[in-house]
Amino acid sequence: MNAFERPDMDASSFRLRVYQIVEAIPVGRVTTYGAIARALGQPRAARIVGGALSRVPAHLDLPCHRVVNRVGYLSGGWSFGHPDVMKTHLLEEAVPFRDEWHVDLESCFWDPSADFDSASSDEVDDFYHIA
DNA sequence: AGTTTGACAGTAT
DNA sequence: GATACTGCCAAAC
Repeated sequence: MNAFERPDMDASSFRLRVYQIVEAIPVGRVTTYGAIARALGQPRAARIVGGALSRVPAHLDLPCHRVVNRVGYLSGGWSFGHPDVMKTHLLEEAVPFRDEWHVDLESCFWDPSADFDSASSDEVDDFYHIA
């Protein structure tokens, strides 16, 4: 299911491109608002990414819990009612945490631009030893 | 059509 | 590190 195929949405909107990337985030990995913005060629639009994720159409069923801010904090958790909900999802995917509310970006960060450019997904998966 | 608003990020302290 | 302050820009009002 690709967000661009939704007939009920405006394919020219920035939001839609954000959704396309979010759906591509591998299980057990996370990315940041800024990384997504850079992958879209707009390094300054990190806030827009957050704005887009705050109103994701429910039917798209995106893994939006895999998006954290640049220090690994679960800033989006409050939209789930409480960050603890988001944390639970991540723990189920074996995403490593540094402390109560920060994921360990060093080991599970996923760069959208790297995947969308040249790097073959096989090489990336091998590098991170994805099962 | 002008203003306000963020699930952010960079810099400075 | 942790705050505080400032730029950012599409969207919602």
